[in-house]
Amino acid sequence: MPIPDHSALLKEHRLRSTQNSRAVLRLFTSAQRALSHGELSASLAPDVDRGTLYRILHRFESHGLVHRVPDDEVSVKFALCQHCSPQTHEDQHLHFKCQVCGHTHCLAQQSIPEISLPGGYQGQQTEVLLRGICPRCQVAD
Amino acid sequence: MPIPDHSALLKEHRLRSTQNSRAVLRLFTSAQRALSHGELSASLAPDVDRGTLYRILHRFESHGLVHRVPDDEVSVKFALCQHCSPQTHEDQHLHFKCQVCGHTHCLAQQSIPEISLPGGYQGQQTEVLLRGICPRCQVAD
DNA sequence: CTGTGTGCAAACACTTTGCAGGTGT
DNA sequence: ACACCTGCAAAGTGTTTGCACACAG
Repeated sequence: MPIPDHSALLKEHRLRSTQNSRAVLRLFTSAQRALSHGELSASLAPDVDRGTLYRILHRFESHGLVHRVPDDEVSVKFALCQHCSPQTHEDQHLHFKCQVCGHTHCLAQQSIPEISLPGGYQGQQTEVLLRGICPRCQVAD
Repeated sequence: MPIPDHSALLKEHRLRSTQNSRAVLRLFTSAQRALSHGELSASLAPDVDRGTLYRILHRFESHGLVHRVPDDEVSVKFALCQHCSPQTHEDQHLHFKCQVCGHTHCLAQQSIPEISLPGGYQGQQTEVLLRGICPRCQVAD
């Protein structure tokens, strides 16, 4: 994969290319996993204000650059959208959360199965969260 | 379904049957959906202390009476375990979150599909969150 | 009686927001 | 120039915890 042009990616999504937004985007592309506000903030502090970081994340989300990943912990996580253009927002997500290291990865390759719903329920989007142990943490056993 | 004997259910799970714990359990069984601390607290206030309610939820969770439901909002939700005994904790969950009313329901009838993981990943549990519109909110359209 | 559960209150963590000033286009 | 973005700081909301007392078994 070529080194992503963060500035161009931001512009594609109708976002301004600022020092902060590029820094946040850089963390997402290098981490390749879902990150919480706290994780991002720890990497960026004290350069980026907490409140500003929340606004950046919301902005990224509303412009289709990242999506929100439900988490069973206190805070929510965000992950870079992989197959979403600003126009066609991919709505099927598959995530793997390692019970050892706590990291959540997007598994873009796996396909999401069809699930039949009871009468009356109208499905729009399927989100799958697999829990288990990631390759790195199995080695550590 | 017979009226659940909350007191007995608590004892099965090695929990004491107190006024508070019965009240919380009553809310879960009557709501039949995932509830957040805030929702429970609103129904119980000012009878049950906030901190106590958090402890009750954690106690219920660790004793296999409720499970934690990942949510994409600020706070976490909890739902009554349906097919879990204190011994055999059922680890497959399917949830439906309505985008209109925001309620999350457990769909116990639907089966969880098998998902093949990339090499190195060891799966332990699958959680599925379907988003869409629930029967009640479709009628309201 | 003994261990568990509770209320109160303080502390901590997470998130949102108003405003004045700075920056990208 | 203008709209957008940022830092600061305050406030709002969610969560945890210590302690003394109350209650269930």
